[in-house]
Amino acid sequence: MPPRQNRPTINQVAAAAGVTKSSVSRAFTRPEMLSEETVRKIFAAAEELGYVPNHTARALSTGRHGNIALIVPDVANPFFPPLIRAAQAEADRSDYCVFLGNSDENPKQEDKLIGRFGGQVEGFVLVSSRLSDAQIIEHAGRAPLVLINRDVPGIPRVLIDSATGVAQAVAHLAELGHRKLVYVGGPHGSWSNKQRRSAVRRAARKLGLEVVVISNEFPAFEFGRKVTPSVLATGATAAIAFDDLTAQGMLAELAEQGVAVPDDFSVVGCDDVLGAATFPALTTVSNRSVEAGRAALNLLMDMLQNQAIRDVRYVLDTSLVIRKTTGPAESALQ
Amino acid sequence: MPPRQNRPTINQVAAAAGVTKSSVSRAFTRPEMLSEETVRKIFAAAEELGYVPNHTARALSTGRHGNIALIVPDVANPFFPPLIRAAQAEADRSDYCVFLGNSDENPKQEDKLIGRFGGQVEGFVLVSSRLSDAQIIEHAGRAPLVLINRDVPGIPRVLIDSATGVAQAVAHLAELGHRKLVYVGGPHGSWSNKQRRSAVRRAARKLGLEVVVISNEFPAFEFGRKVTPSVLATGATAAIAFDDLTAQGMLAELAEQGVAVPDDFSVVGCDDVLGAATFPALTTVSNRSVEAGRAALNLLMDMLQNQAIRDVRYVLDTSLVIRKTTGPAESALQ
DNA sequence: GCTTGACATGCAACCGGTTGCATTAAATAG
DNA sequence: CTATTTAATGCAACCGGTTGCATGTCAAGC
Repeated sequence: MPPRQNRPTINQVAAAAGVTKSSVSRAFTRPEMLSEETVRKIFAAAEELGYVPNHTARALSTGRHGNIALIVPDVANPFFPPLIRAAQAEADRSDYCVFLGNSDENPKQEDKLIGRFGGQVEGFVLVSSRLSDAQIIEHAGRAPLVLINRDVPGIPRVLIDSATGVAQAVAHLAELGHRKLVYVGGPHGSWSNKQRRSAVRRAARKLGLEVVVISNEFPAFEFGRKVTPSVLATGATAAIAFDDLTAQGMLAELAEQGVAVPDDFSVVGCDDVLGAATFPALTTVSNRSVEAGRAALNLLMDMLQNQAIRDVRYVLDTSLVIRKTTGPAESALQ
Repeated sequence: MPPRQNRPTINQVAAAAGVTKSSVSRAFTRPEMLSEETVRKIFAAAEELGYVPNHTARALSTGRHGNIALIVPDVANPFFPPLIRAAQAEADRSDYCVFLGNSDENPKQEDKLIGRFGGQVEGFVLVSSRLSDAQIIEHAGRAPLVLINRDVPGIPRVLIDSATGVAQAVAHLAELGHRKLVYVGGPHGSWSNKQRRSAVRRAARKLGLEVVVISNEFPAFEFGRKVTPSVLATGATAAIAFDDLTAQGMLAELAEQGVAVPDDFSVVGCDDVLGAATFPALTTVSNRSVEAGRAALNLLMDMLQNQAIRDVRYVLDTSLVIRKTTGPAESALQ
């Protein structure tokens, strides 16, 4: 095993190049201050020794770490990975490293993570944060912070407006003749959930449909299955789920129970994370998480450059993607 | 906006508590060295001022950053998120922060990321690394490093042995009467791909089946669609895909072309990332990525404790999950 | 030929902690 | 009651860079 952990320091390079460490430091940060020859000499010595500036030491004296933190409720929820990837790529373009945190839908955990990261990051992106407004405002006061899918006035935020798509979904179901539908909700603290729920209610009221709301905490396939009997028990003929995973779980349970989709019952998902991979292919609301990740990172980078914090509210709207899980109400269960 | 960035330092706490900074430092790191009363005094002062130790400064003097880096080829590939989540949770238990890197299946990018992270992490986990053995060995010499799904002797590694499951898949197809099958490959540098390919070949030889191998670089739904015509052109009656995503793409394209699965053609995936969500539900090889993530992190934590590096080769084996995309060859296309 | 700048480099303090050793006070031993 | 431990705390160097200011050099300006 080769020797480990003894990277050369600025002092060794300085000695090798016959200059002081100030010059070495400048050669790497502001070479225009030095004569070309000195810079050349220093680079040669650095190369020779395999010198790489120590990130930590630099961060300590400059206060700039070149790191940001991205916190999501659940990495394994397919909504997030594309967003994470987009954010990551964007950070990379500015030579930033990304800490990833998984809050497990838990405000305590989220707070703990922010504390752990704080002090080694220049800024935060909180996705679908489960923290209270007050907590978010407090953290935003300590470090640049951008929200995704959380609407706190004064804090820069990127919102995927699923309300537009959800309203279209309700209209679509109304057109198909459905009169009563269930909204199968998501996590309590979720802004997206509130937004979707109220969009369903609003659209339904306008169109004269009846709505029943059923809640749950951890959006996932399994929950979709468990909740299905209560959904059917309402006597509704269609359901709009908080997300595709929940919808998928419902689809599986409906199939199990011999309820045909869309003939007997219509299902609409949200976020289009499964594409056309379910059977029947899921009617759902489109998702713009990649753009959201990118936009949030740009916003954050912007804040890090000119530390003026503008009250940005960047909204991405969505639309209904009609596939095969919605059909006429005539034939549906009554 | 509240004042930003002026966190109290150890000196201010020291002044407030009427002690020196050494004592404050010790109160947080080795309180047993101090009298109970002093510790109490210091904690009170720290609490009062809202003091939090500066991670960066601490890392600089101790060399321990409390960070690790996890690098994957593609965050958005559904194989990885559960693994990431498991690794994350495990890191969390030891109060470690996780940098996430996305190499885009690109060795250059992977190398760049390792460089960027190096110096602020104590160790690396490389998942399905696309680097050369030599590069991996070099990096492993500089910092503790654990591999997942990459088999380099001398480097601690966790391997998901899909060979067992793949062999079962071939046997299953043989039993169904198939005589010729296609292996639809994955990325060139991928250990898993090599392993699966040779497992297919070996099992096929043993059972007297004919195998055609078709390759691709970026495993994904789209590729699965694109490759399907060439797969059909071989005249084979079944295919085993490098991963579920590729298989899913094939399923979509087969449906499009009116080829019935499993009546006309059988498809087997690998990694079971989609569960039963495809239609028909995909026959695939089980996946143990959660355990792999957990195991890799435990290994790494172990290496960080007692820096002895043992040559660990931890193998998790897999099995075939039979669902609905495989059927008898009799009725298949000829 | 002496002053004035501009430019290149060095000096030393600083970022915010940690830690080996020295110092002091209190406790125990002889 | 003095000698010796032992426990608690302080001192100062160190981790590896960055940066404001001082210094020195050389060329142009008058």
